[in-house]
Amino acid sequence: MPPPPRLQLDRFVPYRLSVLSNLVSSAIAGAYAERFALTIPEWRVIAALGEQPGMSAADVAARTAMDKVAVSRAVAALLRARRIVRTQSRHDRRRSVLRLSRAGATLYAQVTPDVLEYETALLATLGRGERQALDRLLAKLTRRAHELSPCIIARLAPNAR
Amino acid sequence: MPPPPRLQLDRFVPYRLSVLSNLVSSAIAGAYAERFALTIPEWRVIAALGEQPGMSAADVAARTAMDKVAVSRAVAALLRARRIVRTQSRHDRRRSVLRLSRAGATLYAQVTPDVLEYETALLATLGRGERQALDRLLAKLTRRAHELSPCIIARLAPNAR
DNA sequence: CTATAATGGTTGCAATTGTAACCAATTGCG
DNA sequence: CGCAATTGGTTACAATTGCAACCATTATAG
Repeated sequence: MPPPPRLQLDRFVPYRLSVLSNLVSSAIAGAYAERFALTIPEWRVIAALGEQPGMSAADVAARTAMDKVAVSRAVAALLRARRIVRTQSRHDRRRSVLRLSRAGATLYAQVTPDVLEYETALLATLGRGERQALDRLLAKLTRRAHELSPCIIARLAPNAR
Repeated sequence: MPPPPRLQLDRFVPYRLSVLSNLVSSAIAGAYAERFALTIPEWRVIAALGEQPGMSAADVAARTAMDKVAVSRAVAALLRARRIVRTQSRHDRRRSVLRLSRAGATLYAQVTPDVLEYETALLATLGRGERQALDRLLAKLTRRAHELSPCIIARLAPNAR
């Protein structure tokens, strides 16, 4: 019997990705959570609508890779706080049409520079070539992960409904 | 007044990292969650102890970047399931000494090949140079994120206790 | 030596989250 | 048309999680 393949956490890419992503996300959350009483899902909705106003909740979910329940709850909280406004689509009365309110736009304008600044600081130690490599690697790996995830589930849990 | 800097989610590295990491983590969780009734924190503890037996709960927390409460709960569940065993340190009666049980070691040996295989598949589209670049970028960014996170908190919430 | 601080670990409680079920509106198809 | 299937969105409930407080043990300062 061959020796079992060895798993070393520090060299295991999924683990390293997770650590990095958590570090970065929590640092960024620090840039708005306390100051503006904004949760991570709420900020994601704000960011999506700031970039592209008029989307429905489903659009936001697709855009931000959030669960639709999470979007629904974040939207409810943002409506309560009057940070977004909601109207109904003319053509499909199920679809909502979401936009930042005046207050929401102000918030967006206040938070955006900080998170961009964080990104700049994070990437500051990388050279031009490294940044390009990072961009390319993120794109490739994300595409690959999308291709792979259904396969894994199918192979390992063939009887899942 | 200069135009506000624009935030585009698809080009925003922290956001892309988060999406990628979530995709990868949930794909991997699929490799053991259902088959072995193992949660993500439990698997992390198993992986840490499989790699380096005899660590205390605090060691595991440091090693896996998990919260100590999460480790405590995962350890409790694993003890209940007899997948690990716990003894006490001779020199410091607070510290536990954790090891995989026979069953835990078997589990580890069953899951490890699958997660390694997933990693291999994920990286399969990358060339040799790209893999080196990825390794280097993960290391650099993680180090940088560690440096940065206290600063951000200090700067943006100077009155945090 | 003693008081205080720090560390390892657990528990209680509240907040967050995920899953599934659900309602309403729309689409597709016989 | 009319009925099943789909889509947008919300809600209920359970499971997970995070925070703070806590106990026991060990280290440190005076």
